[in-house]
Amino acid sequence: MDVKSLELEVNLLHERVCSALSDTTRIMILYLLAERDMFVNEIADELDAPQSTISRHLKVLRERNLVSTERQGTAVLYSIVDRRIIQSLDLMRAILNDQIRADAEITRTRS
Amino acid sequence: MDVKSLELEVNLLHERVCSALSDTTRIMILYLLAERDMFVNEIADELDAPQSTISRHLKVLRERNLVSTERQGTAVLYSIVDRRIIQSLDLMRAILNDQIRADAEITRTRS
DNA sequence: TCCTTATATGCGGATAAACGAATATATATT
DNA sequence: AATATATATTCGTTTATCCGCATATAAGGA
Repeated sequence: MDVKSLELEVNLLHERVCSALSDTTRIMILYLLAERDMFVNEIADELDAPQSTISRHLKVLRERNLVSTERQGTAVLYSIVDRRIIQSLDLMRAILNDQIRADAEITRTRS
Repeated sequence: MDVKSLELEVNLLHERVCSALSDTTRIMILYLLAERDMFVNEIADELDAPQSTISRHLKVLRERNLVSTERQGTAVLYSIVDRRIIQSLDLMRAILNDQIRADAEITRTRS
């Protein structure tokens, strides 16, 4: 794949997926929804954040098709669309944990 | 895992990994380095970007231990540290491609 | 219809991130 | 020491993003 084609695809990747992960609260929302479907105010309670903040983050995730909604009366239930986004985050967590382990090892053996 | 512990880990995850992926140019750099180790000005040439821009992005990746360096004379060779970052990006690309395919299918069958 | 609950959004302000030009630093060569 | 090459950093500016308050919208119940 040449650089120009890759650039087109990476632009989309960034716009539609990666940019959604560039905020701690949005990552937290994804992990909460990985456990179970939740209503907006349930998420806001769990994360101890204003409802408007959570709604705004949910909008970002919704626009990118990372979460879907189902209205139930006056409430809206959110859920994960594609669990591979969690796999992807977990891979990064694994990288991070290995980094931390390696750092600790360096500190330990430097005596 | 309780929400507080998860929050601590997710903060680190965001700071040290995800935030590195929140820019198209940095993602491009990672994909270029996935192909082969490269010098700064090789990357700048490939991406048709000013050298200062590339250096600054490389600094972000370096600070997060996602790339490593080896000086060769006056030049510095950059390489990927942990290829799982590419796996993680590829997973997101797969999600994106399935989204696009699904959108196309909806458009096709709406006749 | 009026009120309540749940969610979404408009707004202004604050913060952070990106940019390229210019300059500084580091290494190698003469 | 002087010069050349490669990379890193400083600077001021621009652009994007996040925040919470206040308000708007949507659905259900009295």
